[in-house]
Amino acid sequence: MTDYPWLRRPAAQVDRAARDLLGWRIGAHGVTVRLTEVEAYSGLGQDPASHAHRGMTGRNEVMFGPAGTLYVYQIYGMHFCANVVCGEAGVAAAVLLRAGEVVDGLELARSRRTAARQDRDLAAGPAKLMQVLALDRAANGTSVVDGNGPAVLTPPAAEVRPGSVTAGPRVGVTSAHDVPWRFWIDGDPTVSAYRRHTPRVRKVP
DNA sequence: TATTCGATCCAT
DNA sequence: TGGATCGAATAC
Repeated sequence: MTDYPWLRRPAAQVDRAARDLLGWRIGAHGVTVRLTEVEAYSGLGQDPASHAHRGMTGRNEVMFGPAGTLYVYQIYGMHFCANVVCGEAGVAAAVLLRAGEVVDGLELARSRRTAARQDRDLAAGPAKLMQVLALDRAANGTSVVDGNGPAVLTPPAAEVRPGSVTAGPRVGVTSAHDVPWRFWIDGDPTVSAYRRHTPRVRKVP
């Protein structure tokens, strides 16, 4: 029986759940990735960067479901990103899976990410991670803990020491730059590059 | 119904 | 630094 410490965290501790997830391995469609970078999002009305900040919509519905569910959304019309839902059902809280190291199915991963120059780039970003695992919108709402979904989470092979984890601002968010809810394994080469959100120019009539 | 723009990635 | 590309969210 697998123990899932992050599964038991209340929504108010979604940042702790995010740290708990570092080092865990997510496997899907023949490829396994060790998580090296994650971001926490809260929907308690105090996190304007969260998709659930303004309440439930058709897109973010599964964020309000039980912990251990995947929340998959499409972005820029061509990419998919995945969150692991955390906290009590009825309260939106989730952890975005930002980056990882391919630890199994390397050849398959390379064939799915031909743009990657080095193996460390295979899953060095939330959409790259999804591409390597061959996951898309069909995975939305499925569980990573009940064994019935396309993706499965398994515990770390080696313990991630708290001292080896660093926190910083979340990537690309349009607000709440000051909230240090991005967590990564210090010095890991697969951690994605930090990009501050650049506001888009608007036409003036 | 119309318009806006994004929790990104890649080539330039 | 800009373009791809499309649907959810929001404005009208």
